[in-house]
Amino acid sequence: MTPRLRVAPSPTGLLHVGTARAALFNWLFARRHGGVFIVRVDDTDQRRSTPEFERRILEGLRWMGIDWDEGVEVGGPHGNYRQSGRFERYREVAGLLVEKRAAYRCYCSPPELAERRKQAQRAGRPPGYDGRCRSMPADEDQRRQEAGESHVVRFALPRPGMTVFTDVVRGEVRFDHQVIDDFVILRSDGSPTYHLASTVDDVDYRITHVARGEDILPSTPRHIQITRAMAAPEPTYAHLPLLHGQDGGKLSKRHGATDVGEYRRQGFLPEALFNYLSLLGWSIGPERTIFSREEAVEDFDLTDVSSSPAVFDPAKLTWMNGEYLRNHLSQAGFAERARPYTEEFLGQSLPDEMWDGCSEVLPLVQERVKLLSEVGPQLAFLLSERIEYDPRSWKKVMSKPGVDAVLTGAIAALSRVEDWRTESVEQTLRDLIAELGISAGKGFQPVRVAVTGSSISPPLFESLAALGRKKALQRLTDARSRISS
RNA sequence: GGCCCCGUCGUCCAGCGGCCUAGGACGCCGGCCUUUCAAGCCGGUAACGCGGGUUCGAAUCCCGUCGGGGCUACCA
Repeated sequence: MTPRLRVAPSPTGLLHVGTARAALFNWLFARRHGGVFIVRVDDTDQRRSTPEFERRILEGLRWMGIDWDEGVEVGGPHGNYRQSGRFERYREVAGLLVEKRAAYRCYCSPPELAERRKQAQRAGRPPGYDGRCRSMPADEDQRRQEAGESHVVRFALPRPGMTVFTDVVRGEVRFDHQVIDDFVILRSDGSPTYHLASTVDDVDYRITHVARGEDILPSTPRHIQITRAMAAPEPTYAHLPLLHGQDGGKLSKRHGATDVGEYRRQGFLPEALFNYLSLLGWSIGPERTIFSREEAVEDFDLTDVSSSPAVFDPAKLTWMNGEYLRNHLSQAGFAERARPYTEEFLGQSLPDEMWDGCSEVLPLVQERVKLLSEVGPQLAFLLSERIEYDPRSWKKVMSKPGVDAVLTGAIAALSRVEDWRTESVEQTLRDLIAELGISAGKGFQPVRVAVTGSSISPPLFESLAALGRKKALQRLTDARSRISS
């Protein structure tokens, strides 16, 4: 049987890295086993769902290199793959379940429920629904329904009972029905709850493997019971370990960026995020950290997924991104990816000839950045007419004695250079410090700050060469006059 | 509180009864290289939560305990 997997984000927020990781594992499994990967949008919560969130979630998935064979936007045999378009179907199933007495109408009002919950808690009983309407005589139910009384539909969990299933990552798991109440499947406004909609979709779409976060492990017996009541085959479940923040809690905004788009904006490569996320709860094998999508597909299996939670570590992601930037991207590839970030930083689009003017220093920048967003700041001295002096650099380097002489010497020497190239500039400046009898550090740092505005920059001679003689001399002159004033 | 899940360096992962005086990666610390910053190279730091079993032998199996997390809605 062809495996069919899905990820079902709710468009009530941006693409969370936890959702992205779940999507990734489902995708990897589907690709590994020649299965079908589906993206479905769980938008039953119409209050909080928006098309904009949906758009950005799908964009994020695509950006990460996760594609889908069936689902929202790409289509397939099951409509538009949005739950909002299937309410009739959910109501139909709920009706069927009521007919089979696997579900029942409940007329208890929210205030009543709240009151009874409070009482139960005080008395030390479980706070869930007490099942009052489950035993309502048929004629009363009919009368109240016909009278148009507000009601929900609850699932009638088999009692006494127990749901036992084998989770791929956790082994056998069992839940006694005593601790699960008769949960709502259809709200009073006729909309389905997550439990119903998700289960019906998994059944209708013939999902074979449900891999999702461990946070819904306690809901799984409900889904299994609905599935059984529908007389449908049960999918295999795999509950993925949760992603935690540094403080050990479920990963959330307070731990920093949680949405994939934010990582994109910060200049992470999708390949790096993909690689990093796949390593959270899974391993491709001993001694391997960096690997391609294809290699992951070749090796992945849900049975190898670990069952303990993983802390999301931005520092390691950042390291890995640097690794990808310098070792897994050609110079041209790097230039192409860096350009939009650089333009964003400068607040303007760059003419080709200007961007091409960076071609010599760009490879040097490539080996020293960890994020694409760092490229702009490193290149600003080349791309902006005016430079801004970093105050700390200025103070550290330019306020030292002898700087004036160095700059004066550099101006004089460099203005005599006819053939303005990296090598000639280097030779000239090396001759200069020899002549002045000063160290490289003492001689080169003032020139660096004068020309780039910062004590941290790409290599000096290449930078000077790329800047051009005229601009270089101009900046040295400007800096010198700034010192004396 | 109840139910469920989890427990190897600070973090991610390897280990699935002897190959472990526990391995790799990130981080951190030190050194080399060096015009800055990186990168690179070399070295170091650091863990099987605890207590009982089972076994000739346990990080690996069992039980307990402690600790962490999740769920406990007409959210998903």
